[in-house]
Amino acid sequence: MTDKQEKILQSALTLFAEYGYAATSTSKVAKAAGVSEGLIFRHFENKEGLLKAIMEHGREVAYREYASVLAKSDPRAVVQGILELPFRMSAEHYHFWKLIYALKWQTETYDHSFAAPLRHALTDAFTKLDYANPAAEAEVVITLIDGLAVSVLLRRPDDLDAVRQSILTKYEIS
Amino acid sequence: MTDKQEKILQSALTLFAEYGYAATSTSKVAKAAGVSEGLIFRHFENKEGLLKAIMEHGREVAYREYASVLAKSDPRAVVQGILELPFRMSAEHYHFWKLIYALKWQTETYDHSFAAPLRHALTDAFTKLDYANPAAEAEVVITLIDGLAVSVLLRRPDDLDAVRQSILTKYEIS
DNA sequence: GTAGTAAGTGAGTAATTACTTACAAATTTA
DNA sequence: TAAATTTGTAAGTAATTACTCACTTACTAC
Repeated sequence: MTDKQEKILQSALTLFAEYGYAATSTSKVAKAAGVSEGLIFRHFENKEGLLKAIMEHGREVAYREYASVLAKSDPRAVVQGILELPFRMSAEHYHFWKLIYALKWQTETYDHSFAAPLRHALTDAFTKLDYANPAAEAEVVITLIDGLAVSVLLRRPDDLDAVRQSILTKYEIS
Repeated sequence: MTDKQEKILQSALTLFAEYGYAATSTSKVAKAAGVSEGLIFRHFENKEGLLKAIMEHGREVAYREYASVLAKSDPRAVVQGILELPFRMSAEHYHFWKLIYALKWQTETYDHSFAAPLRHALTDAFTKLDYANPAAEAEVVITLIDGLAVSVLLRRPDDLDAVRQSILTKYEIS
């Protein structure tokens, strides 16, 4: 991984997340990265390859973030940990998650794989907690996560902590 | 409103929702509508004007859908009505809502105005229901709605009714 | 130190983009 | 019915698109 290769990935991620994949030309990416346009195609074959590389790297980062949460033995801690993921989102991953959520609406390709491990862990946790319908409850939490991501990534409501509290109360956590 | 004018709007809505605004060219819209490309610019001035026309018409439809729900006097009925909006989404409005949610991530222009009346009615309802933090609780419901919209518009989980039940229970409705 | 490979450039390409313009047909108004 | 306006088209436009190609530069191995 060259310096310029990383610069291309970083610039592309920012531009794709900010303006959308389709609305961002390879020429703009090259300009932002301070690189000749041809280099993008040398390293990533085509525009879609560039996107793929971004997503692959992003998945590794995401799964690493999941790991500590999913490892907990207390099922309540798992649910809490997952519900709090959107609130804990670091600034450095902001663009990546924005891109993920924006791309959902254009391609189904990269969506499922990110939620799958969470859905599985949640079903497991709610089973242990004797919920009547663990699968449905897991789906509700995933739904909440999706809603929270929209909220945090684009709206940033003023009293985010009150929202968090209100949600955790519903699951009898804290 | 000419026949061809309506055909353009309908084709543009479908294509914008399916492939994204930026990825849909005016030439594709014209072809899908069975119309010369120039006619789009005659009627809507430019591509953005076409989008504006779609959104204006969509807002009227949305507000009409809100009306019956927001008019209820029982605050519990208001909360339930709003929470069930995503489940009641008609097939004919599917493309419109998909476009709204997809555009959120590219422009902030058309987002707020659609949620505002709901947020206001919810804060009102939760105040009447003596919730500790009505504004935060309203925010939670909006968050849920956003998540549900993502779910219904792109994932269609198999047991949607169990999800609905599970959510309504948390608000002591049904 | 020279051969081979990888990294990087800049000037191309044909196709597509949003949009214009000159003109014809249909419709409305007088 | 004649004039005026609106609706519609076809063939343009310059700019931008993703991508290629011929080439140079930098690094690695023997």
